[in-house]
Amino acid sequence: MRNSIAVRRKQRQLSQAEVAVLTNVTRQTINAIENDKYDPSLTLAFELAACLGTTVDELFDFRGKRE
Amino acid sequence: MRNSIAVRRKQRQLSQAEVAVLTNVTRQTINAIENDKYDPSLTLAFELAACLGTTVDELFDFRGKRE
DNA sequence: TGTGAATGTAAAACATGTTTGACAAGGAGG
DNA sequence: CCTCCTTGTCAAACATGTTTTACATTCACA
Repeated sequence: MRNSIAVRRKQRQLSQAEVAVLTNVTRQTINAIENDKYDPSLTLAFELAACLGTTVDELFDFRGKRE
Repeated sequence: MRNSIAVRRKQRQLSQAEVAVLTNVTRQTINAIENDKYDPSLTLAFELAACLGTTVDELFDFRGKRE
């Protein structure tokens, strides 16, 4: 699922590694999610939203997603 | 993570089985999530919110959750 | 009574998310 | 040039979410 993590992260001048620490996951996890390798867990989604000063609904772009 | 799925589901007079069909998962999955056995995936969280006419942020009760 | 609808639960298999450790490449600045 | 920081990536192990099959309980109601 697409998201605006990279954009918002850069606006706040944070590295992937810093966001990782703030959200209690590894840098690889943040990198994978920014590059759409997989979706975060619901908990991580909430932590990311909090960390980037937004909401889950705004941070992630859910499109009915019929594949 | 706590949520208001059961309440909102009943307001709409839907059974767990009906919500399951609407969100493309099994009845057991809906039951487990309502009873806090585990958290849904981010995708399922969005589908549940859509199905129940609300948002992910309103449907789930995220509390910084330090355990 | 008894039948069907709704819910709770459980184990095994399977799918997806996360960590660990490691390596490569680009840019900024000494 | 050298070094550090940042980002991308990969494979194996591990953790969590989901399905399948199956059974038990309760409630409403014929």
